[in-house]
Amino acid sequence: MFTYLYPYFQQILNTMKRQITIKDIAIKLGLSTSTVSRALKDHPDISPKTRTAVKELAALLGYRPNRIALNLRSNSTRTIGLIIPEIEHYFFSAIINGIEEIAYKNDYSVMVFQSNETYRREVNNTHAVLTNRVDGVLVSFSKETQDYSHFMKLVENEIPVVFFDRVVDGLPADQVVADDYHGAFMAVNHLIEKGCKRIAHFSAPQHLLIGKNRLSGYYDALLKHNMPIDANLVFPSDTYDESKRIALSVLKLPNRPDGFFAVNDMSAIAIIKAAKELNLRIPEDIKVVGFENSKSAALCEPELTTVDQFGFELGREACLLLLKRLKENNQSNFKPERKVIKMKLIQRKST
Amino acid sequence: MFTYLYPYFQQILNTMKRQITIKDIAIKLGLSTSTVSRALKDHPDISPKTRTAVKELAALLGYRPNRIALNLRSNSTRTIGLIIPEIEHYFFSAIINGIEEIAYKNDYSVMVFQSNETYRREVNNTHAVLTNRVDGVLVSFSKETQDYSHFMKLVENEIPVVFFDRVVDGLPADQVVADDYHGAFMAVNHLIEKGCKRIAHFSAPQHLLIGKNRLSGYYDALLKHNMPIDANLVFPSDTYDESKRIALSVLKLPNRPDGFFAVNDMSAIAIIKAAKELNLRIPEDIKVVGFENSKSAALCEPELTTVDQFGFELGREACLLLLKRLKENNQSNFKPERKVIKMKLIQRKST
DNA sequence: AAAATAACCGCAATCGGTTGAAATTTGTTC
DNA sequence: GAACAAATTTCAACCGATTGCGGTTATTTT
Repeated sequence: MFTYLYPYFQQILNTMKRQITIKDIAIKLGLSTSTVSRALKDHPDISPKTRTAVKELAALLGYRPNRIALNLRSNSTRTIGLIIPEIEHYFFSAIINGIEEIAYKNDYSVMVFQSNETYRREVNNTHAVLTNRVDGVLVSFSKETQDYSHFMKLVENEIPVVFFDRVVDGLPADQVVADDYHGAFMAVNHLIEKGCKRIAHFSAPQHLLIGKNRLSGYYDALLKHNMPIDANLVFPSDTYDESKRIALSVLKLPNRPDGFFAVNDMSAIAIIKAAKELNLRIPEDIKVVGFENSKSAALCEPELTTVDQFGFELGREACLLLLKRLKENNQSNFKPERKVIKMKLIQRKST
Repeated sequence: MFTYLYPYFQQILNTMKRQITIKDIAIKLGLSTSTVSRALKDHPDISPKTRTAVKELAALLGYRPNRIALNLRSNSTRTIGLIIPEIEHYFFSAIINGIEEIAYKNDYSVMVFQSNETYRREVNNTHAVLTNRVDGVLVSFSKETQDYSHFMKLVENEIPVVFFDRVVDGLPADQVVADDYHGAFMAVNHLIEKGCKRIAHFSAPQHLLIGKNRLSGYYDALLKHNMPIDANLVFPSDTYDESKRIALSVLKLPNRPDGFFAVNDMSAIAIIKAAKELNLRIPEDIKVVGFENSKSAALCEPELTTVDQFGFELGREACLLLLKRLKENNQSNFKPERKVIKMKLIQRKST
């Protein structure tokens, strides 16, 4: 069944050496560990002769410093913790990509913890990052989270926290957010300019800022064009199934909306699917705008007009901000910072 | 701009205490650190009185053991490293989800490293997991990787490795793979039963087993039905853009294929898009089967028939296998294990 | 009352590396 | 060749916890 690229791997496994340490080098050269340590980092006290001797032997033996020992001494791990609702969402995986990119370039490692959109697990995740002694934490709340004391524990333990995308005001931590208000405004404004007279909004939970801000953008775009505001046209729904169900009933109403602004692409696509089932034409009968610019948005039929959230950029910026905090150490007069990522309307066939 | 949920957070920040240690407790109670340590873990030597005293103070002060110190002493980190091509692919994010699930349940943490499909970065990732002293590593190769010595370094350092999805035979490590051969066979068999006479295959790189096995499945399904094999109908292409380009040219040929089996959903959807641009009807004129069962597969038009790879399951199994290896320690007579994940044909409108 | 036995607790080494201060070797000068 | 300075190297403490072993009480046995 197996044909071995490394035929004698059993031999390899038998000769496995434990990781060699600075002590091994010291003994072999008849030096002290301190000398070896200093030699390896070009300390001026060490004579060139011993320095090269140490370095050569280290290279020969394949020495690599034990990061754990360094961690213990320096009380830092060069690791950042990431607490995120669900990895499988395109938006979040794009964010992770951006985070990992920056972390990699700065020689940090990323530990990933999923909350699965539950408060309980999110609390456990904060414990996990604490016991793992990460240097800093990046967080996007779960939908359930309405109490934030578990994050305060991180702050109290001197662990810098940067919240991204799903944030609330009032926590002593930095934020990186998309310009949800403006994105929503652009989306709805676009629908109006395309001739929509009655625009519905499928919204995110209102205890999250992203929910509030997108709703505000929706309202303000209507106001700008002197259009009536109808609270009955706002439906809290941000999943595919829920949105499809709602869309199917809403589209059967006599005065059905002719425009839809959905809080994410999955909801928008659900609306499109529902419309098609009811034999409504898109964009002739109804127009739809999504929010995210996921891969599916470009693939669905008709292609979805949407607002690009630049998840990759958002992840990058969040990580950069965290690294900046890790470099400074005057937490004494900390002022939280907020970084806003600009968004862009991607116009396609659904409007 | 900010309104504070925790209005006096400046005060909180100023009173930040460094993580309290076992020593703090020992001093406060006039005990030695060893006694405190033993008390905390219910060692029989310690009297109930001091034990409860220690535990109460520990709880009061919010003591949590310093994992780094434990790591140093135990020479293990309860961390597993994950080296993966690209997080943004739905299949891989589903796998991470499965891995994290199992790791979480077993109190392990996951460090994620992306190779971005490059050999160079993958080598760097192996260095990163080494310096981070993870207990074990889960790997899916980059497309570029054809030399595997960097992984041998992990094995030599006594770090168990489990390869998943993208594997090669002959490495002294476990494997968890999808049943690519059978999945491909099912897909092509399905196309034939639906009446296709000339079936093209968009394939993965042939140095990866997934590429080879899916191609074999394709061939064997044709053979089973006594259909001719035409090497010109196999196109190495596993990205959206490349597949669209190829599909556009192939579909213009006089003897164009009437069935397509693509190595992943993105390629399959590209073929559908190309067909539509050329005003070909699906499934009447051509039929398409994908491989992955991503979210987009259910959303595209017509909905894509595809083979579900069960990424979540695959991630779970890979992680379980690694944890099993971590528990045993008789690497002396190590025999690599291979776990195969069954796949399932998901029949939809594209065939 | 002396000795044996529990019951409790502390000392010190350890994990692998860093670093200030002390000690040793080497070189220079008179 | 002694005295002193400079160059090199070692000592020992430290980071935070664990643990074998030895030590100190209190309790029981003879």
